Amino acid sequence: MAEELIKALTKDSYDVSQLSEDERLLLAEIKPQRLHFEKDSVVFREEEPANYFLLMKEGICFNHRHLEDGSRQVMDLYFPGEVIALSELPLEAHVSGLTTLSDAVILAYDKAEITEKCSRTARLSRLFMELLFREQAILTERLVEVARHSANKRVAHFLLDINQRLPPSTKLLHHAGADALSACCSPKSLTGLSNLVGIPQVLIADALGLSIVHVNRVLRQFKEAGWIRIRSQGIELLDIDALKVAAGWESEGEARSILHNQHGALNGDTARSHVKDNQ
Amino acid sequence: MAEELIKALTKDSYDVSQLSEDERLLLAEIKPQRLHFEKDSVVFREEEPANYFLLMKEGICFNHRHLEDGSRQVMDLYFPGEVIALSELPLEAHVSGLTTLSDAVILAYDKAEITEKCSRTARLSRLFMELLFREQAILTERLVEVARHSANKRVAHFLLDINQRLPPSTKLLHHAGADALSACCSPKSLTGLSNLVGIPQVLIADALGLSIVHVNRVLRQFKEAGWIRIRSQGIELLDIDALKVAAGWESEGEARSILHNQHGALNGDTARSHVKDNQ
DNA sequence: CGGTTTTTTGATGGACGTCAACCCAAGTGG
DNA sequence: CCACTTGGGTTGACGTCCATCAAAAAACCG
Repeated sequence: MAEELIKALTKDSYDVSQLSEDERLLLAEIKPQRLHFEKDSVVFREEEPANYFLLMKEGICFNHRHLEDGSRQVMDLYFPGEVIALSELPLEAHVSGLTTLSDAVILAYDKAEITEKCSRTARLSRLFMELLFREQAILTERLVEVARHSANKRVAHFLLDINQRLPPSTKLLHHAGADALSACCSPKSLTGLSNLVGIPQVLIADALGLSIVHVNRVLRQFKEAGWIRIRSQGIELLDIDALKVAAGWESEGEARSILHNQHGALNGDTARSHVKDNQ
Repeated sequence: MAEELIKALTKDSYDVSQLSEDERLLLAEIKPQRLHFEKDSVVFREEEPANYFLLMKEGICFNHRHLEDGSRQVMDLYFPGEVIALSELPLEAHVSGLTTLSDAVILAYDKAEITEKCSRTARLSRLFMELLFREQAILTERLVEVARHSANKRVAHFLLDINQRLPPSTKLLHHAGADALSACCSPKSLTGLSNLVGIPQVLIADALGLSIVHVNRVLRQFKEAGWIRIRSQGIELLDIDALKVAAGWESEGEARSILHNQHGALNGDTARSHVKDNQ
């Protein structure tokens, strides 16, 4: 029953993908509650006590924070199989609210139980660490993203990111089944056709820190370029490659191979090279 | 000898501040290398193999990434007692470079040794988790910060943040000893006088994703308002309260008390309240 | 003291927010 | 079946913030 958890924790993990039999047994003891929500319902609010470790089972939701000025910052979206608001796990109370974007099923594990199990086996907590590290990497990426890139790039990046994380089942919502599949599965990601479920534009705006008006403008540009199509409450990606170019995607992440091996001081050299490689 | 590590790991930690005797012994076995660097030297570069867990002992340094367009993103600054680039711990190679801003001493722990020790005791890895969670919280804060706030706010925030993390010893660089101390130690942070060591403006710009020209303009505004004074290669904070107002500081972080307890669905209620609390 | 960075300042333009409409689809109640 | 509402999306006019370009001034470094 807790296979869900194991799957989530080991999802494309680097190397720690298999647990010992002991650990499997430990985990299997944890029974989650299975919670159903309808579209647009509030799972929890900011400042509310946080007692559960949450795992997205079906549907989509997002967490958000309200700022002093009344605006809203969308922190992240969550898709099936993803851990929800991991960074709030150790907190007594939530610092962000969680709202569903569609009908959804969420698995709720008792937090105390989890941490108890964790402290029992070092291996398990290392899995969590793994997860944390991955989250951090993503956050860092997003930070750079938001700090440096234009609205166009941000929106393109956002669309691609969402599209990538969107599970195939959800993608096939409309027609275009084969195309969507090939577009998402082929490593070369040929210009395909895929679909985003009802993500309102205001959400994109709040996620990227842009005004809804400007998001709309950008989307219109994309539409006129033939890269996307806009349906009621949803965006269809038509030309993924073009979007990748617009986003400056450069197959980031995995492609950081170790190329120029001029070493810094830690690896031998002691050059006093000033920090002027930029521009 | 590894007391340094313990101190860093437990620094204002929530509750896991003390280790068992066993764990202390385990840690004490890890002997760091003590590395000395002079100002503006490169500790490591991007893409370089990452073999050490680094702890700032003396001085200041920062890590940074080079973007496609040739510009530089400063990821974070590190002050004495802080763990360096924690998020890169599990990575084979660094994704950011590290450069010193002043003469510096860095403690380097063998990574393999650390992780080995970690997997031996669950408690120790929980400490690391603690650290990771804290980093995440900070990153999240920064994300919101960068996404939503004006240059003025960002700069003000940056100055305050740095000022807070700057250890007293470094602050006393010039004169103004007593004032600096009271300004940093008193909880009410009365309008005081403190000092930032040689942080070039270009670094602020690269950290905040602003142009150096604009950073300079903002600083000039602050100067003309009498909030800061600019010395060669350094900025002195004169009116911290005014800066806090400018930054929209609102004593963030700790002050998030649990106030309005209207519960979301997870805590009983099942209201279908739409997501329209903003604006 | 010249060369090299940093800081400072001005002028100009583009990107993006704000305001204010209008459109359109989906209810909702009569 | 139709008026009315309601919430999102769409569009234009306009202003602000901030990047860019360019160049002077100041600080630094041998």
